[in-house]
Amino acid sequence: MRKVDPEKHAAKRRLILDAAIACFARKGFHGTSTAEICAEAGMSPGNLFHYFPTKHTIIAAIVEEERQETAEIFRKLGEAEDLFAALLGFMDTVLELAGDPTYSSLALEIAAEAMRDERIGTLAAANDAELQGALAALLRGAASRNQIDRTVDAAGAARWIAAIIDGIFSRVAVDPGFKPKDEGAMLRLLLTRFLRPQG
Amino acid sequence: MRKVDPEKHAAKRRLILDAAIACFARKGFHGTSTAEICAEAGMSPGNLFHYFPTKHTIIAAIVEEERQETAEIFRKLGEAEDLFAALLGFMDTVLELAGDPTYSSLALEIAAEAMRDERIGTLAAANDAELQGALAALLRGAASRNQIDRTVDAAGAARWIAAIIDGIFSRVAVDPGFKPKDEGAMLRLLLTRFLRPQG
DNA sequence: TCATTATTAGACCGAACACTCTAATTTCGT
DNA sequence: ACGAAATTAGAGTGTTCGGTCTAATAATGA
Repeated sequence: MRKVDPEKHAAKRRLILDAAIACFARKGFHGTSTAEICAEAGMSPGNLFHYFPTKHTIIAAIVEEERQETAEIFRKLGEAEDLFAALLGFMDTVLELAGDPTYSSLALEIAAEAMRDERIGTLAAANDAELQGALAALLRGAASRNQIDRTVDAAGAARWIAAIIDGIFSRVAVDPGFKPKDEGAMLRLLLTRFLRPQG
Repeated sequence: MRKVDPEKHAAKRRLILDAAIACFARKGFHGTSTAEICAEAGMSPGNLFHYFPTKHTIIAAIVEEERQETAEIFRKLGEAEDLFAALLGFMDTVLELAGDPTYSSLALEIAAEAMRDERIGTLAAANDAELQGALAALLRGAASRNQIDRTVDAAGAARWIAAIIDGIFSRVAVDPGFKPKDEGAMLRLLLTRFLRPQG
């Protein structure tokens, strides 16, 4: 009786996912063929479809992976002392991610696909809810320590910070002069003025 | 000798463009077939391709049309007395546009396509440059009248306002709880705190 | 070793794609 | 009314798509 080796199986899936991410970032979900993913991953279609039954499940797996990554980032953030500084730190990592065109492309692609495909839309909404929840918790903590303005609604502000994050990824696509690395100062100014306790 | 009637010609093009916009918003540029556009416009492929030689030219025409629309909005805005109020008014119309899912879909689709297709990327960058230029001019005017903080760099702030605009359209895709109509107050708060003269 | 199951390759499939072609019809200056 | 140009229809083109199938090979427990 042979059994599946879960480690090898997972490694193969990751290989396919990485290949797919590279292709999708270059050409979009509907612009890349499964054959291209096969070529990038160095395997035959028979092999690829052994690990993912349809192209859609590959896309869904990528969106799901995205969620785990942001959750991971927040896990490290919650323990900070100055929670407003933690927020600014998080936004710095967002700018760093935006510096990677693959990541920006993928973020935009997912948002666009969310409007077309309800299944992806649901996944993306779940990711976003998690992000907003984490941001709101951070803001509530900061407010209770008087690190930010207590009169601002945390959930509402979290929503707009999420909008700014989305906006950063769109910038990369549409504004060739936008260099994420150079924008940290202005972003901090914006957030500080928006959130700091009003004198 | 018969000549082309430019009015009829333009009307036919607009009919096709409107049909294409409806399809693209539903299924994306690469997800809709030319046959679908034909069906939506109620014409044969022979007819459609008489007016647009390729699918790509249809997409490009739509992006170009987008530019003219934003230019038109700004034309009405420049004459205002209170330029910061004019900016807030512009952002209200953005929220209004974001309430139309067709418009939001299209905006996201264009951004995503800009990362993939260099020709669309160039067009989108031109649109964005025009938007940022108009915003920066507005901000400079407001600064010179002390309606906003004079120490903030106009071009830099314009870039981040553009990011927020992009973010609004992404919100619609990814956050089912985001109702553009209800977000005016928080957006005004954000912009006011960011830009108003610091005491 | 051997039976069994996991894994792999790649030829292959029907459907759908963007677009072309030919021919018919409409339009309008004369 | 006539003829040339503009417009239209829709069947047809070669290609590419996502995905299947068959069969060969590799790995493992007994």
